[in-house]
Amino acid sequence: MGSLRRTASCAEVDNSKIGQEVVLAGWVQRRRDHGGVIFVDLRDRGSFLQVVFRPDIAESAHEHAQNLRSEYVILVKGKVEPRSEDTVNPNIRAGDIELAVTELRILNSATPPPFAIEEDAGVDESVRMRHRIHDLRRPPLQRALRARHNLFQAARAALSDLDFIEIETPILTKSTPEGARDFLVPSRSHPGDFYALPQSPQIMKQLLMVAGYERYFQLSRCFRDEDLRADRQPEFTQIDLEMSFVGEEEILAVLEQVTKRIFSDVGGIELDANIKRISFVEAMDRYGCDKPDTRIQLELVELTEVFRSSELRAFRMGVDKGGIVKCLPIHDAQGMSRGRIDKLESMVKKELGGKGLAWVRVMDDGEWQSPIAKFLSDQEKEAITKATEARPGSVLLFASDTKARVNAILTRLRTDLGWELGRVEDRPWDVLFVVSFPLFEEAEDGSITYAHQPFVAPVEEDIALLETDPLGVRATHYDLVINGVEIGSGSLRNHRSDVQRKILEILGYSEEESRELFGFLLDGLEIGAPPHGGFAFGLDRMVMMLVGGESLRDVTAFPKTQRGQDLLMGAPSVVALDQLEELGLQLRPQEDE
RNA sequence: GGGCCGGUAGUUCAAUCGGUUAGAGCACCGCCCUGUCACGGCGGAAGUUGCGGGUUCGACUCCCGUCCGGCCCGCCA
Repeated sequence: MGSLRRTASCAEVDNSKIGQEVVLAGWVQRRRDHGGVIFVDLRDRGSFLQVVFRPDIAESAHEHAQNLRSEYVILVKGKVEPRSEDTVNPNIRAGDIELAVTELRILNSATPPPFAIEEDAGVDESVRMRHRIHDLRRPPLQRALRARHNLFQAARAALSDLDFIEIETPILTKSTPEGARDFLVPSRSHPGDFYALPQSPQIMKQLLMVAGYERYFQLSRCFRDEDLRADRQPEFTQIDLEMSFVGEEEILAVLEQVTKRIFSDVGGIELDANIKRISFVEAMDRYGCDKPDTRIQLELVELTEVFRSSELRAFRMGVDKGGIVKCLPIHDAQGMSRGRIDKLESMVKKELGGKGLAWVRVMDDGEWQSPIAKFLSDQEKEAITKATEARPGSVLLFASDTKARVNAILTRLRTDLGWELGRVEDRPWDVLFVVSFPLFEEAEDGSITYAHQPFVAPVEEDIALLETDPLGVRATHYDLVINGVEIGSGSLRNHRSDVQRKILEILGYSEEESRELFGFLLDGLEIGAPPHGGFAFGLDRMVMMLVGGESLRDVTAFPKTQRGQDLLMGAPSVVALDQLEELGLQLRPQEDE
């Protein structure tokens, strides 16, 4: 580089700089060599500019420019000049000017890139992952990481303004049995013992409340060793917050402000004044899931009672066994072919574990075309018609199974068909709080388990129900749902140790186990714990929504593949035997069968 | 753990029913070119068809296994 230093970025060079001498630095986006004159599109962070090498201006720079190739790193000095009228390119930024180079310094050469560094590289994602650095040079990831930064800043500013303070909590922490599988870190000084990476800073932030910090936040890394999805990475970032001496309303008010600030600062989007609320029960009834996209206009209808004594044995027996029947009515669905319905049925069976998909098509004359019609009494047909508002042109899709599976099947059909058939309200954002979740739910083996996590406080007037009807206890839990994606969740926590102990007892922990596993929290609750509660936003998912990404990999600098590998670094990887020895570890031979 | 889709040159794709030497665009390399901006012209190089096995006179193609990428179910408070 010598003594020459960059004096401007490409973005700063416009026709107000005509006549001035500037020094630019960046990468060769493209070279167009005309023999006598050579054009190079110079790219730097966020912009680019055409620079031109002419032998009549600088013989030696022109000579050197012949050696330039894509992605070479260069420094150029020259004069900003207007382009002649016939060479102006109105399709690009600064297409009316160019830099006439007087001096070229090649700072570094580069091997040819595996794909074009352009808006749309048009290559397979595995190629992009393997060459992540090149991919990171492309505009989509540049924008995403910029948006991510803006989101960090917006969150920090919003919470700081609300008097929250940022406190770090440990990454090396203790394994606790609840929730996801932990990532473990072996301890060298305590052979056989392990740290765990935090799934979230949940207990730590509660202890900070006990310690009197009153308003905490952290942009915290979280780790969960579970199978991945497009919207799930093994490590991710949360905007984690907790506050004392508040109830649900005060927390929701904070969340509303933070959410709006983020949307406004990052996406330039002004959300409605008040975020809509819907109860868990209503969400499940109408949409079949606890994170509905309410822009989709299709809704489910409960029909269990209709089939309680039906001749349709498949349904009646399901109901006898405690299952339910629900229907997804789709009106004006003449365009939905039999073939499409068959495809839906096979999807339901294969992907969702359903037994089948019963359906009815109401013909123009009101007749029911349906594999189940012959089992239905007129009375039942009438009840179904009334409940679903079926009319000629309607297609009714039925699911009969356990409550969970019925809802899973129909919510999937509702989403897929809603988009496919265009039954979606024309507004870009659907933001809502889902509230009044149950505290507990029944596990498959009939035992009682927590619905979200074991520290959620029950609604105050339901505390008495802990003794008599735990499954009926409402929680102070709330989720933020945007466009059908769970963006975050939170609750009030148990600040009374007797309530917390009772809940752990209901969850099946003995007194000893509770003390062993959560003793430091239970102790904390006995040294003057204030009422407190909080929330955690999934930062990655928010960025993904705001930049319109398809997966978290689109908004993460160095993401993992679906099988948890970093293809760039090659992690995870084997380690040296003496490293294992030092940790007191020994690998078990792989069993092959 | 399970279902589905995919894997051919650096890259994006093609290759008829299993049949000649696996082709093409872009990228790359060389030469030419003073106004391009996806520059252009001429020429060239580039392949363990993911890997292993099988069937066959013959396999990119069919079969089995396996690895890798993706989407989903389970799982993930």
